[in-house]
Amino acid sequence: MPSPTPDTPTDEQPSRRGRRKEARPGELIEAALDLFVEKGFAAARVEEIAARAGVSKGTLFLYYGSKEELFKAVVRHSIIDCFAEWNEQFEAWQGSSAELVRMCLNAWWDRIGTTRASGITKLMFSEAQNFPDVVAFYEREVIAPCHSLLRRVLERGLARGEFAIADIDYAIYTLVAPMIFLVLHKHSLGCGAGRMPIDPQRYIAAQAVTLLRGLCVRPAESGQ
Amino acid sequence: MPSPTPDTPTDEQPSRRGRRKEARPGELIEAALDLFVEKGFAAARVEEIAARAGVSKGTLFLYYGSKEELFKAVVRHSIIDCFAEWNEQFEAWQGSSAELVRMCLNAWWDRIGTTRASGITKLMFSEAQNFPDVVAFYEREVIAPCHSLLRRVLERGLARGEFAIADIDYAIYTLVAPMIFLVLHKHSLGCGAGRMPIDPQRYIAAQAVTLLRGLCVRPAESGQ
Amino acid sequence: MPSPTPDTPTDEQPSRRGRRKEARPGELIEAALDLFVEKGFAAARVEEIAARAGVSKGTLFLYYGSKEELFKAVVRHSIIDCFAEWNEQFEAWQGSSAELVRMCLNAWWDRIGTTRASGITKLMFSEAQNFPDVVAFYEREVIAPCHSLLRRVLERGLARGEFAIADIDYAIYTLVAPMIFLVLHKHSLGCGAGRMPIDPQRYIAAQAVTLLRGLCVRPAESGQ
Amino acid sequence: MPSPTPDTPTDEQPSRRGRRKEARPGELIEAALDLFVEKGFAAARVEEIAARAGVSKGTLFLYYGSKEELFKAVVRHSIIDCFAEWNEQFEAWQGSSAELVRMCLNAWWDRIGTTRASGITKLMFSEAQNFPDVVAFYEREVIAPCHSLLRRVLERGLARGEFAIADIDYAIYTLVAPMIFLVLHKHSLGCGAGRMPIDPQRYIAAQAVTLLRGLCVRPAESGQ
DNA sequence: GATGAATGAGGATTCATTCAT
DNA sequence: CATGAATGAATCCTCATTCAT
Repeated sequence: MPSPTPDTPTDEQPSRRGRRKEARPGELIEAALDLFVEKGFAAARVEEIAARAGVSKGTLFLYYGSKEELFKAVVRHSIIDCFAEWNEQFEAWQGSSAELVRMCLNAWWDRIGTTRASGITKLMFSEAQNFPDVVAFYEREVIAPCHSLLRRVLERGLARGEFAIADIDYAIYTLVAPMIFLVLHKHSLGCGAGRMPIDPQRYIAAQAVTLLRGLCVRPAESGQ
Repeated sequence: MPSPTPDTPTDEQPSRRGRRKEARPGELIEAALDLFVEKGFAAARVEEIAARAGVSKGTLFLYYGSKEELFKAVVRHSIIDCFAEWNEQFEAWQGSSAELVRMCLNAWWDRIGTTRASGITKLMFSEAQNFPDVVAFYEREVIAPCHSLLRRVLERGLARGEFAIADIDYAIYTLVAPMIFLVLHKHSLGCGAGRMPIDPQRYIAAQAVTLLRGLCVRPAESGQ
Repeated sequence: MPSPTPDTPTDEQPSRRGRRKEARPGELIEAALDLFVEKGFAAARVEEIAARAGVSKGTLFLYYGSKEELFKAVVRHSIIDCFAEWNEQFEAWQGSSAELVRMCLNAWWDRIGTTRASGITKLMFSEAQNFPDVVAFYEREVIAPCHSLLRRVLERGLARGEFAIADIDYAIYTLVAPMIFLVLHKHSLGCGAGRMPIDPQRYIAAQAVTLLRGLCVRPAESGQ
Repeated sequence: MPSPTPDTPTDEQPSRRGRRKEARPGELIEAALDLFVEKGFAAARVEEIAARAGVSKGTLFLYYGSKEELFKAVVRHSIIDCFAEWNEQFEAWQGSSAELVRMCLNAWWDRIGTTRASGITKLMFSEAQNFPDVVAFYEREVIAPCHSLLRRVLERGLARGEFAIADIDYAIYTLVAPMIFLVLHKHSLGCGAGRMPIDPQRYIAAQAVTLLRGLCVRPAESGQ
């Protein structure tokens, strides 16, 4: 790079003390996600979000024009796009479909449930009515790919004679509901002032046992 | 004018004749529940609640000292105490435990899911962090009795050799999670601007099939 | 009136202490007019307007949804509609057209210049660029009728052989400009921290002398 | 690249070549004058002023310590000091006083009315109450010299038997008012969203005709 | 009791000003 | 010098709550 200018304006060094334009959006998103999930959109105060991100009120509005715009950015940028990876894992999967299902449930928890991004799920359920267009985005980017993947998992089990499923459309919810419940619980009844925690591993194990016994054809039961 | 109410100014619905003050608290609770569920506690405005209940803003505060007190009253009075009845039904149950489980799921939907009271579930998940003491009340009055009943249902199946359950504490969630998901969905993604509805009957049927196949010991499978 | 109710809700007694819904809008308009004229739209603070009207900040927004809406109401309700009356006076006028012009200038000052409403003129000149639609309203309701009347005054003088006017369209400004200047001066350089006052009577007299000598045909000059 | 300026990043107008810091203050003054006139002091944003001057917000404060200081500098540097020149022209004037008046009106328009400096007049009328000390400066530097000159013009006409004037102090406003009105109109009702324009030449001609007929003694009328 | 006008603390948003780079 | 990210005081506006009628 022969450029003599010592300060390249396009790629900022993230280590600079105080002024970190590059890092701010992400920090704000994280702080906002935390507080929106914790208190809900309306009850979360922008000043508190800014404070948690380590900046002042005004700085927040430098990056996001309004609280609502921030909210939308939170949803847009906090959703974890792991479906490409999951699809690959699905394609490459050699084992039984029961193991595939078990892998999916565990991966769901490990890659979403344990991360900050899991709060988005609660946000969607809590604020759906107040942000219909955000829900539409979420449906397109998260729900649809997720259902699509799960459908293929179930179809694989069917095709290989492993699963016995009557209503495949709604059988998808058989996998979805337990995980959504777990994530929602984690962000509501399961936290706060020392409330009713659920042990995720034990929960998933219990669900998987029943679920797979329920899905698999009889000979397969010995396989568990 | 035989109407005994002296204040029926101009724009009163004639169908709600002679509405008197004894009915007010209940009407306010209903209106508040609707709006809290729809928009969340913070975003719901007391003026709108009062208007939906057909009274003025001032009147609301005559019955409930504050918005928060109203919220607590909503939770307190909108929870349906059907556990006494369910316990009786459980005691008197003569059929199989699988049928008992199926009855429970259907009753859950019929007596809670389809009623306005189902909103309380969403409220608990959405507002748990903002109202820890309300959650404590809800835990005591609803969650605990519910889990207790479901535990007895599962234990009955175990005792009678109908069910095969390893972890009974977490097996309860096997019944809870699908129903909570259904109810939460109904009040969030499932409603509003034409969003992803779930057919409850079909949903419950699909869940029940898998669930009971999963819970029951092998010979019981022919019972489905 | 056989009505037994002591408080007729439609027509409020203006004497009631504290709650005077009927009087509020007018009081707010007056206070707002004063402050908008004094400081301009942007520099006037709604809290100060409310305080000057003797109410709190919140009350202002009970009557006018926003500062801008208040501004528009100020213009709409503070313009003095004296053109009907002036037109009548014009129709009934028996004297010379020179006297008619002199009467118009004096009436302008007496009925507009000395009143609070004269501030609207300053507002229009100061804020025209920020409120184009308000200007359009003002043009329609004030400027057009005013010009129309003055044109008829000048045409009367022409028709009666009293005035000698080449360009009647712009001769109107001959009457308009001095009065607008006087009013604008009164609300800006003429007031405040003891600034350059102009004696209205003397100003109008001096303008009228020159103006009428300038407008009248030569023989008329002796008439002054 | 022979350009000596090291900072000509990307979006610089190539026509304004080699803009250097000496030019900055003037460019800022021009930009500020435009925006103050257009929107008023309070509604004009320093960022927009800086942008219009082609510099950053921070740079503006390098030259002017505050928005108010900038405003004062705008007034101080944008007033056109043409009175020395006008006084010379007055001293050297050989023609009739009527022609002298006509020359004054036209010069006013040509040298002030058509220039950016005319906005100062609007600023003074709009912001007088908010900046009393600026008004005092303006009075001393502009209004007083202007009135002084006009007084001498009128006195010349009187002394030469050309004018007939009763109240010379207020006769000055006979010349001032039409020009101030024209300038104020140009910057408010006369511009913006296609509003009521006035043709300056025609306006001045019409005013001059009437004015001079009004000021001149009878024999002078043939001189027009 | 019921009303709804009035209140004012609270929260979102703006923007002049600062200052590290 | 110039920049523009950051600040926070100031301001508009909301809405739960009060209270005179």
